[in-house]
Amino acid sequence: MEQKHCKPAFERADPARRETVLQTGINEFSQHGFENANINVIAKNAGISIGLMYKYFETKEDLFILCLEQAIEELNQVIESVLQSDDKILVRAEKLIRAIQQTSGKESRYVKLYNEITKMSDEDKVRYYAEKIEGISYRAYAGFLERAKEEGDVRDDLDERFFAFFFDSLLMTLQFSYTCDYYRERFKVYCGDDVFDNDEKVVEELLKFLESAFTFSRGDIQKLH
Amino acid sequence: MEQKHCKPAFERADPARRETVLQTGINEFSQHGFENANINVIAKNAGISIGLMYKYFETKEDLFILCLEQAIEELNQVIESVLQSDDKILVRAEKLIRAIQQTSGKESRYVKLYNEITKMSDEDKVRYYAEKIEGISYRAYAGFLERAKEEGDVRDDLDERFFAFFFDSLLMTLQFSYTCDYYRERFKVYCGDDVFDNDEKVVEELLKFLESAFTFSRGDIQKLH
Amino acid sequence: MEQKHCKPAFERADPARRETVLQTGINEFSQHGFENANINVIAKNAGISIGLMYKYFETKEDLFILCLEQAIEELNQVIESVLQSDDKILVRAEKLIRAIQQTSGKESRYVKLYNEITKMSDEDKVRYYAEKIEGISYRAYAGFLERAKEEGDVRDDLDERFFAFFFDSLLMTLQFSYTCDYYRERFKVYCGDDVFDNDEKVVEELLKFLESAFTFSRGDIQKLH
Amino acid sequence: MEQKHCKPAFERADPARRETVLQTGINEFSQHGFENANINVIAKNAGISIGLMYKYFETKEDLFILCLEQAIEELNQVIESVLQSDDKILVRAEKLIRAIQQTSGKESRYVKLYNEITKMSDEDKVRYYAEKIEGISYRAYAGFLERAKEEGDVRDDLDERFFAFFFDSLLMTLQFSYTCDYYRERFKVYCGDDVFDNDEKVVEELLKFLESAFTFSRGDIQKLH
DNA sequence: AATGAATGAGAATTCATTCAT
DNA sequence: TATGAATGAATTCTCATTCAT
Repeated sequence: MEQKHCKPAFERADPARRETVLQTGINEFSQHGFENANINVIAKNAGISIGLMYKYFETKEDLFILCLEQAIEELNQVIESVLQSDDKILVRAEKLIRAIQQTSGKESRYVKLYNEITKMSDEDKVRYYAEKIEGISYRAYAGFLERAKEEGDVRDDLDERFFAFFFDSLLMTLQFSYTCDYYRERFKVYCGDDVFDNDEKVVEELLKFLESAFTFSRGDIQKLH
Repeated sequence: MEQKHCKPAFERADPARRETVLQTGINEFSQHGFENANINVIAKNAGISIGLMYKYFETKEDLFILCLEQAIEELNQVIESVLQSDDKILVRAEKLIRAIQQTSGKESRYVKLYNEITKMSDEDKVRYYAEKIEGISYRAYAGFLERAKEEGDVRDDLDERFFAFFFDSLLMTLQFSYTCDYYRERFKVYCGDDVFDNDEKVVEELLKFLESAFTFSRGDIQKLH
Repeated sequence: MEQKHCKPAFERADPARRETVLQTGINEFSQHGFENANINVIAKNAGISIGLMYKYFETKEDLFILCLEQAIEELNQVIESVLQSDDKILVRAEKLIRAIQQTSGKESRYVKLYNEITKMSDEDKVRYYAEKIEGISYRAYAGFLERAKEEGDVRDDLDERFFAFFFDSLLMTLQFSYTCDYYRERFKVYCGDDVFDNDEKVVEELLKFLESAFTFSRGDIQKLH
Repeated sequence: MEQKHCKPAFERADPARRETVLQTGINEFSQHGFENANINVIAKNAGISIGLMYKYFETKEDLFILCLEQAIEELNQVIESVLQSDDKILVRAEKLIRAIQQTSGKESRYVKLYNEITKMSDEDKVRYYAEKIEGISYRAYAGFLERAKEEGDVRDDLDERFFAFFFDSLLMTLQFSYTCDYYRERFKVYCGDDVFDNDEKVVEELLKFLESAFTFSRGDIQKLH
């Protein structure tokens, strides 16, 4: 792993062209999945010949992986821009939720691509991409969770790693719920056909859920009763 | 939707054969995904001719769907057997978590199949399956959540539907983390390479997280500070 | 090596069909060489679909190899039928030469196929086929050379193995000269544009050459002078 | 035929570059054969652009042919340098055999190229190249055979042309046996796995074979018995 | 009911050659 | 002269599906 996934010719190519190729690839892959995406179609839609496509990429898989990496990078930037200001933890959570709700069509393709690798089973690739992708959000969350703990915004009887895991799991699921067809329907089954008309409600409920999970220790529970 | 996904011949066939065909299908589909599964291979492994396979099923997709329904049914039975006794909510949660951790090879194939439909995008099918599959757990959770609320085991300022959604999201993610390669790696990134050696810790942390989320209302928070 | 080069389906196929497929293959491969032969064309000319072709053979190369083996077998039968009677060595040589001259169109395709493997460079395959093919003629020649030596028809100061090698080299070259375009022209360059009109002359000259090579020892040379 | 096989631009090019291009071509063609050689790779390895390559040569085939001619020329020089001194015929034969045994890596590429045209079937080209290539050795051999006959070193009942043909056939086969993979294995089948460790034996046996073939007439045979 | 031979459209990939710069 | 980006026809191989028996 950790190789380059395009040939030098692609790096030399005009940036606009690179962008077109990757975006076209992301389109196809997110619409049809890896297997059903047709690289000849991608070439045609990107306005280049199939021969040139193969001058740029060794295989269909390499193109897919580069599209994926592009998607990761852009998603990452979204997260970073959301998290950059120095907010309290619940404010950050709220910002993330709202960012997810405003996921544009462009970003939703990235999420679909992400959902696509979820099925990969090649051991090395899976490990490589899991670390690459999940590492980003893990570090982002781990950072502010630790600070929150120090500052007393979060109870101290929790294991930050697990906490980050549960936190991310909820956000990831929400992310899918706003982008992938199946998860959308699942969301509706649970929360009603009109969830998507009621973003505020979603924010509120999730924050409520998180807040108490963040705040209370076992000790508090005993105290309270 | 809501059509039958096999021809009459399959219903007339010997139950043992039906079982073999479906289990073989589940094997292949969960191993290779829908696209890469080969129906001719499934027929061979099931010990019947490809011709007969097409006497049983209109298309490869129909076979897949029937395998999926079989998987759903069996998964459902697992959930029901776990939830049948009349436990308090946290005990139920614990039982579910432990059931997920003990997911056998057989069941893990079902989970992979489930992960597979997650990518479907045919509108009608997606709706049909989301309702079918998610409806099961939704009703299961909704039922006991409501009771828990009535009995005061759960705070009363929450919307049960959302609550069930967050609850299921955490369990679903955990389920994937114990079965699908990518999610396994993600789990390790967050919680350490040895998470899979430490089932108790996982149970404990998740219960801790859930308990406070279940228990405390906003009012409590104000009281506490 | 030493694997089977066709799938079971080919063995089950109708013998007439098998024959057609192999002969069509031999045609194409001998006309265009391995690289330029087109397996889709072979299928079409053999009157079967390309799909079926791949039910019969794993790869284009496997088909080629089976064609080759078929050719070897048939060539071998020609040699054996020529050599079966119990002749003196020069009579055998003469029969072989005449057989080569009468090489039919059918057999000439086999020779071209043989010339084709001559360029192979995959170590294992080369060894396997060299042993398989050359072993046949080697054993055929070695057998009767040994007998000839014992019976005094051939001088005793020679190493039979080398002798067989030189003998076969001359016959092989002659074989090519009667079948492969380039070697035909080479033959004409050396022996005149009309060599092919004068089979008797060829027989006579080669026998003359062989006879003295067979007959005289170094001792004889000294005696003579 | 007898056209030029490069464009004027190639003739105007720097001699060092010409040399590089041809040697690189010879490398590729002898390693992979005509079909599998990649002209874009040849250009890259020769350090020029593919565009320039096509300024130099009309087609891939033309490049091949020029490489071939270069190879012929160099092989020819080897033969000539071996044959230039005024030796008796068996001494010449010995020198040729030893030259073949010492074929360097460079020359072996020429031989492989030669083996490659052996499969050509375009009538005109075949004739042209057969005459060009075989003419060289034919004239070389014919010349000294004639002299040998006049001087009584060779029996007089033979047809020099056929004699030259048989002589060259033996040497050509030996040449292939020292360079082409398949023929190497064939050599081992006939003469033992260790032939290549025993050059002297090879020289001796072939000379023995040739000597008697050269020396004795039918008349001698009758005399002797 | 059951077989499995047969089909052929479709997809990934290669590479000789062209052409704008 | 020199470049190398660009082309696209051609080829191998796969597999869902059909159909004669």
